[in-house]
Amino acid sequence: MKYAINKNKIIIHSCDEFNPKHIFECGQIFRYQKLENGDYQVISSDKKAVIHQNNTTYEIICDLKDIYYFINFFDLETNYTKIKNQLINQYTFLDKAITFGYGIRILKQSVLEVIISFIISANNNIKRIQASIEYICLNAGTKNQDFYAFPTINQLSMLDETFFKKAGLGYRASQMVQAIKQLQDIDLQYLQTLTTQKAKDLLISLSGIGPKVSDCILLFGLNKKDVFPVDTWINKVYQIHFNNQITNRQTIRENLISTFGTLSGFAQQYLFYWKRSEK
DNA sequence: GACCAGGGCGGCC
DNA sequence: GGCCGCCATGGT
Repeated sequence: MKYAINKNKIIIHSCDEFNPKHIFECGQIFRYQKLENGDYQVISSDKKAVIHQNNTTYEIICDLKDIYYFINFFDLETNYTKIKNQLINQYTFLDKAITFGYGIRILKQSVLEVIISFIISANNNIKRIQASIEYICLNAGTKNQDFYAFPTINQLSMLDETFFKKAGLGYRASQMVQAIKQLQDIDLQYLQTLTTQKAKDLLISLSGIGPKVSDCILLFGLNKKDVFPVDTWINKVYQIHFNNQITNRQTIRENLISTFGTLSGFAQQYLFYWKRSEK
């Protein structure tokens, strides 16, 4: 996608493949906020950006030193028009979902942040997930100007089950403590080098991470697109548009991946955002 | 007051 | 291996 850099701003002209509402509200990230003036603010790891609309362009505004972090974060080098065309041409029933969420981009987030966030997401709703994550950042993250960074693994390792219960994790609190303990022995850089299946096997061995949460981590944190997180919403989509006889989530996942291949992750996000918007 | 939310886990077969 | 009940919490 075409973009320009002007000091501490990234300027985006093609609004048909960049829409902050779609990008942030499609369920892939939790630390974002719509400000009173209509701008969106997002925090990733220890960095913050504000997205401002200026007539027919969007501006990503951040610290000068973070410009290239956010170019990568927003996946600006990827041509989403091409991806959307491939999806619509092959699977015409995706038309409505892609028209609805035309400006989605899959963010390249911090792996640690995605792991912790999606352990919290299990059998939970987005509002509560956001509140829990904010509590954790506010009480365990480093303050940086006017916001709190996501805690490092060392900061997380200092927290106990009582803390996470106060954060609203409920029965996931003990899982979280255990997962953090396990994570201290895992090189997240090494995780990036693994194949999708090898990385999935490793992730699923962690406490609180199963088939669905591991797919989210692979998609949002490890840039793997040959995965298809099947949650309750994708389950509904599958019953209605594919096959209402099949209910086993593992089977649904395999069928969807064999259908969409390396475009699975993209198809999943358009379908999830579209279906969830109907409520 | 049951049902649901970006499910995972342990027990049972 | 697959199936099933349970699990905190807050909102409809």
